[in-house]
Amino acid sequence: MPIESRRDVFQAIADPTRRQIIELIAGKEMNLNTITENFNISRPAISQHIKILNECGIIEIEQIGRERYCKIQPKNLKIAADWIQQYSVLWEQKIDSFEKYLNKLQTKNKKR
Amino acid sequence: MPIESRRDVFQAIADPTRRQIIELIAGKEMNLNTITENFNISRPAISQHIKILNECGIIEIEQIGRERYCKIQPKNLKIAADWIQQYSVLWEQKIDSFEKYLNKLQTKNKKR
DNA sequence: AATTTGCGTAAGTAAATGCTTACCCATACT
DNA sequence: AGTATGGGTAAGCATTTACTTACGCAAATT
Repeated sequence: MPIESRRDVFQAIADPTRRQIIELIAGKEMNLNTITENFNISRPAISQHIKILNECGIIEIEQIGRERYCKIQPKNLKIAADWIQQYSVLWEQKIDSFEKYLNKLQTKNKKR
Repeated sequence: MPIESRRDVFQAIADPTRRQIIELIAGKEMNLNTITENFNISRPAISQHIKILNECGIIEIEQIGRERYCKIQPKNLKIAADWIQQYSVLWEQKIDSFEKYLNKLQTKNKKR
């Protein structure tokens, strides 16, 4: 499997450093070195995270002179949000009704 | 870093197979072999995925005789949902107001 | 023109991931 | 009692991940 196709939003936000980067630039766009100052890892490491976030469409990069400003592009972040949100029915007050729904399904197939 | 502490909800849902397992058992709880029938990978592989999902608190396992029924326990799934949901302001109609918010932050620090 | 600054990229590495096969142990069935 | 079924776990393996250092290059500064 090519490396490109393995990269999706879910994998992108799986890494805690990348989530921190998202949190950091959500409030204010930043260039790469400024982002790096907020972490204890090397600039190339941050650069690689930025590349991944960019390839997944989570951040946009605007080059100004020699600086690259990163800002959030939420389109693809929404994909992950939508997937999880499917299950919001499970943790909201609708839990009771979901259990009824489950039971109904389970009595159809008389398993267990 | 011990293996346990690296495992969180985000990492759990990063794997496409694990997301499919979640989708599969969301509608109806299933034992391990039934889950396995829905995939092209071996039973031990599924067993390991189930273990991870269980350790992250995404699924509950109820043992009945020799069978183990897996069902979704959404508490921790909500953690991921909440994190992403912070940024929903970025993709909903509130984008304009968020940009104003951004500009306000950026004029405070007169960078760039 | 020379140096500094911002940043990409390559190569190397240790650790983690996702799978496999092999084996084992209970519970259920005959 | 013997066999079949459900499923955990270990060992091994290839690949991926998240870093590092080293290097190079273009834009900015002096």
